[in-house]
Amino acid sequence: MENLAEKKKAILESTLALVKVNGFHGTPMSMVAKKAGVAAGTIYHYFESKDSLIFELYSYLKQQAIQVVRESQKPDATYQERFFALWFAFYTYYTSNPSVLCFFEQFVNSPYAEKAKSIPSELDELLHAFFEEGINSGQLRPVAPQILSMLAHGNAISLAKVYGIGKLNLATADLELVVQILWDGMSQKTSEINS
Amino acid sequence: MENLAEKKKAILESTLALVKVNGFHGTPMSMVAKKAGVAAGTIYHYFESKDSLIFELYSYLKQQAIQVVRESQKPDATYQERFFALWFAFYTYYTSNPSVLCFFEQFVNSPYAEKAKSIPSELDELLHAFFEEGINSGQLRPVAPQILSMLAHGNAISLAKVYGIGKLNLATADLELVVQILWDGMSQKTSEINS
Amino acid sequence: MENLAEKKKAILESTLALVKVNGFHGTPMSMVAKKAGVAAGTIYHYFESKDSLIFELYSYLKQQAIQVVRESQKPDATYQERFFALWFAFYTYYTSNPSVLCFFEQFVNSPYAEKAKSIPSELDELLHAFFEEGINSGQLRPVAPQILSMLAHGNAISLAKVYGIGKLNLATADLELVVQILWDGMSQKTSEINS
Amino acid sequence: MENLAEKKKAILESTLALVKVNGFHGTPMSMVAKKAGVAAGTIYHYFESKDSLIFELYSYLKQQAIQVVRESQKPDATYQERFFALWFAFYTYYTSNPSVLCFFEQFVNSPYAEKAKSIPSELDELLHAFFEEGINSGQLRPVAPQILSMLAHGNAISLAKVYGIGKLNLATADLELVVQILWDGMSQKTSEINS
DNA sequence: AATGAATGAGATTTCATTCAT
DNA sequence: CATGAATGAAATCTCATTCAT
Repeated sequence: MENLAEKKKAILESTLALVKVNGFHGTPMSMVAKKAGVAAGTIYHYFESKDSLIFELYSYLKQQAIQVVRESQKPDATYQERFFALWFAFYTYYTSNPSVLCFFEQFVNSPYAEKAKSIPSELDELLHAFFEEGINSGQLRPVAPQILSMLAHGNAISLAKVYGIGKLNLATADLELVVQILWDGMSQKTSEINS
Repeated sequence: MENLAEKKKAILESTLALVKVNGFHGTPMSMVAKKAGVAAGTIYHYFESKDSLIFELYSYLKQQAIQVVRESQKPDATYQERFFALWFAFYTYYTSNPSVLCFFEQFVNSPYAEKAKSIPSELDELLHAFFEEGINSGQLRPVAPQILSMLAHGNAISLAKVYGIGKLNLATADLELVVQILWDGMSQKTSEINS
Repeated sequence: MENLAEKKKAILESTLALVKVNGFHGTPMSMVAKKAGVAAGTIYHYFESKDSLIFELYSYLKQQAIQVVRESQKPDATYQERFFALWFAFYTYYTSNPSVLCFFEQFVNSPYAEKAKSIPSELDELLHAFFEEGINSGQLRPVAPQILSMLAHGNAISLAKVYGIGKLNLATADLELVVQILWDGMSQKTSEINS
Repeated sequence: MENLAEKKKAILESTLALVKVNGFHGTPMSMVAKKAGVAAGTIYHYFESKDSLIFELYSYLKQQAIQVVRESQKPDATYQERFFALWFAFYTYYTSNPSVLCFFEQFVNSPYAEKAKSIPSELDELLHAFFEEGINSGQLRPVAPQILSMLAHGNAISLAKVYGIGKLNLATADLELVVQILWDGMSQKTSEINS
């Protein structure tokens, strides 16, 4: 059970790839089946319904994202370093996996999200804790952690989208500048200087 | 174009409302017809197809958004004041019209967006010009205007979503703090202080 | 609304004919559509689902049966004459419409019947009243009307089935004998003689 | 044939139970397998197909019914006593095994019955012989044995169904009255009295 | 212009059956 | 013998679109 069954994984990955190109309703189960190399009926051994497949894919990807975020955190780094690492973890994850970003954005803005809201999100809790720590240790302005979390995460997503559009070349220097902007804006130090 | 035919407008507004609740693929034309109080066939007098209806709704809403942004700009205000006004115009528009936000987000992350990309976006141009002005006048850091635009707009959207989730009470003070953070981060002044 | 819409009626009649030959699950909607001369989707304008089609067919046929029974009753006939007329009405209806008999028998023994039980049956009430009258007027033995009703109706059905099997030629004389047997068994007179 | 293999029996009994609740087409093989505690594939070691399973179940139950009827017949009893015993054997069998009654009724009214008609029915022959004996010995009216058989059997089934509906309490006295009605109707004696 | 019944292609889902283990 | 994952044909049902009125 450690590794998802080969076929289940193939189905999830196929769905992810196809939803990016065709959207939810442009991706019939038959198409998923074909791309995954299984029979249409096989999908229903692993997932109760199309909705259930979408939900499980969402959970599956969120776990991946959490993993990525966790791995970015070096315990002996400073808080600011960890903030930068967190931001780049998100950014890199989304730019390397544009279909994941696309899927997430479709999902959270769809009626699916409403139904998934009841499930407590491990990722949200993780981010919440991270920003609370920054506030409590006096390194971040005293703003509600949900807001800071949304700002930082939303910011990484915005940049990843700019990258995805492809019109613009984003050099590492550009990115660092943006994160710096974000950090400067959120950090207590800037706040004090300006006041 | 000033006054859309009554029925056409009813169809657009009905679509908007229904897409928020049901998503694109959960909103059949028959449902739109019923909500708009017209026959199914009537929709096809005003729109070529469902896709065309979606596209026109997108244009229609973008015009609204542009209008809102334009009206927020007082010519005799300082650049920073106009920046704040711009941000609040977006924020207020999205929080007052959650279905618009929801529709936009669904749209831009769907395969529709790909097809709409060719159409030059007046809104994007407007924002681009606004941020270019800030850079040229030395009030904003020299970052690509697309990036600044994405950051500011994305930021307003993020906050509007936090508001939409409803778990959090966002006082005007909170919002001003956030825009301040954003401004501090983007403005040349902060940049100089930190260097 | 007096006459069922042409197409609706065609769908009902086609279903009836096909269920006799193929059974419930041997009669796909596509087959009904073909026989009724309509598109598959059209059925769903008139009926919510296949189950709903079956239920409506059941109601429709029960109304027919009630009509037949009602028409058999001449007000100026004696009770015994009316009993005979009732029995022959059922018998004739079922032998002339073997698919109705077949449908009823499949329906009442299927899980559908369970769901239809809540709906009060006009036919049952009519029969109940008829047999109660016979008991109250002293012409029938004092047995629960439901039982008498079931005996008489079940008896007509049994005979109609014998007819349907076709191995046996049932002359009118045979039938009259059987009804006579039934009447003799149920009537108070015989009861008294034997006691 | 005496002891069916454990598993084969489990499959048959599971099918019987499930068909009562779900009907033929509401009972997939997977459900039978689950209830019987075997794998889906295992069923196909014992039965060629689903149809074959249904047919064998029918035969299996008919053998049971014959057994029950046979055991009810005491050689030293009078004909009338044996008639009563026969009727009660059916009635008791069906009321104690409502799923059997339900299965039989579904089966004989389905397209399965058509295919099973070719197989000579031992039960029919047994009943035929019984009623022929009654006629030949002058105790029953001279009606075709098939008719008498259908009447008596149909009558027991009707009563068992009344019992099954459960709205009515059927005391033994009620039942005896009904059989008496039936006997009075069919017996030569009544016939003579009325003539 | 407006209607809404009708269409039929296509989507989701089921399930009898097979076969490698 | 037994398993149960896998199959894929076929069933139910949806819905964008048309067209006679």
